[in-house]
Amino acid sequence: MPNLLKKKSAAGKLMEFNMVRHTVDNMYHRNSDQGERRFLFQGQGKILVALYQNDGISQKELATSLDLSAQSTAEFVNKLVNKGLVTKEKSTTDKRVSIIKLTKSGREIATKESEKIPEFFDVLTDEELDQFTNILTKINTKLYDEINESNSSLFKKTQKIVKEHFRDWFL
Amino acid sequence: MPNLLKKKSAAGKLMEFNMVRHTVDNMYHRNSDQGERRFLFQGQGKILVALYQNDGISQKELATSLDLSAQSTAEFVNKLVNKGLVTKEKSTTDKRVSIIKLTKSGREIATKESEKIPEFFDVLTDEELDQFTNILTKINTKLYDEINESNSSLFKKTQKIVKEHFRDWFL
DNA sequence: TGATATTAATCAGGTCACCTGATTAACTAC
DNA sequence: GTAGTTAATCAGGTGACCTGATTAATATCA
Repeated sequence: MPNLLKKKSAAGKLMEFNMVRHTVDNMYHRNSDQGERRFLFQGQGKILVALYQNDGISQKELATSLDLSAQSTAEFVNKLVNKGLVTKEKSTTDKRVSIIKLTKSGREIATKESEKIPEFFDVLTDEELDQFTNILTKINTKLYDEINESNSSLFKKTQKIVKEHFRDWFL
Repeated sequence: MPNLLKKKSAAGKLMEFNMVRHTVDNMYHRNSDQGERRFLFQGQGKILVALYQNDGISQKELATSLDLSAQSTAEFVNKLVNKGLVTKEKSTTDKRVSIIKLTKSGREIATKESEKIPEFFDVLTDEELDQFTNILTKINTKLYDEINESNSSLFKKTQKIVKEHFRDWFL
């Protein structure tokens, strides 16, 4: 068990990081209407990035793999259709299902968003980047354990989506 | 400028961390109705924690220091009043202003929430905790610079709130 | 085969964190 | 004392979610 004070400093720094980053996100969010960093993990962005990794799947599959309700998924998909970023068409083999595909501009946005590397990493040295990566690997493992203990099917979904989502990032 | 691949790994790990943590948060959020980790940075929780550091201030001061609109602030405060966590009373010296105070149970919740250290730090060694703290210090500095460049009054507010918020964490 | 599930999607309606715009009541300044 | 400010409120809106009820299409089994 690590030193409590060190733990406290680290926890404080992480909270501070979250707060400050949140502030920066909102700044971008308010000043322009592009460039949101939480984009990838929520709502419409989540859908777009999932399609970027796996295009032309059904709305149901989207919902399942993103652990969203069917209704929320429908809502986000419809918003994206209205924005011209995805298309929705009925499957011919099973008329209940809708197949969702990225349009060209949807793909462009997804590409841009999912390849963004935050600038703040520029202030770190190679050694620090390695340390950071190692530390987060350990923390993430712990978090996966937590998920697995409380809900193993959610655990599997999370692993799957992370695997797909990040396959270009860790090589 | 650090190595691009290392930067990419670090960025990927951070994204993964955010996703997984988000998943864990939602898990807690759905299974019980306590114990949300984002609590401290959003909505009603933000208000509570701000009051914990600085009780009995006006609604306007709350809004300013948290960089929230007056309307949002009013909304959160009213919700907290309904839950019995804060009180709102008209100032006697200036009848326009409302003074907001924590109730006993509001203070209890704020205390509990703002002293929480995430369990996942237990998997790190003392050395790793130091590394993590150092790295985040550098990153945070960079983020502050970004804020400062684009909006220096927001920068000041952010620094102030961080200072108050975290005065017990970094000693 | 036809009645009975089950499934994919939708509609209606709700919560929470925000926001902008318009309005009111109280205070300040000239 | 009339003309600004200011603190707060009301009304209404968005985005990310959710639950419950309903519909239409497919699957299943007697």
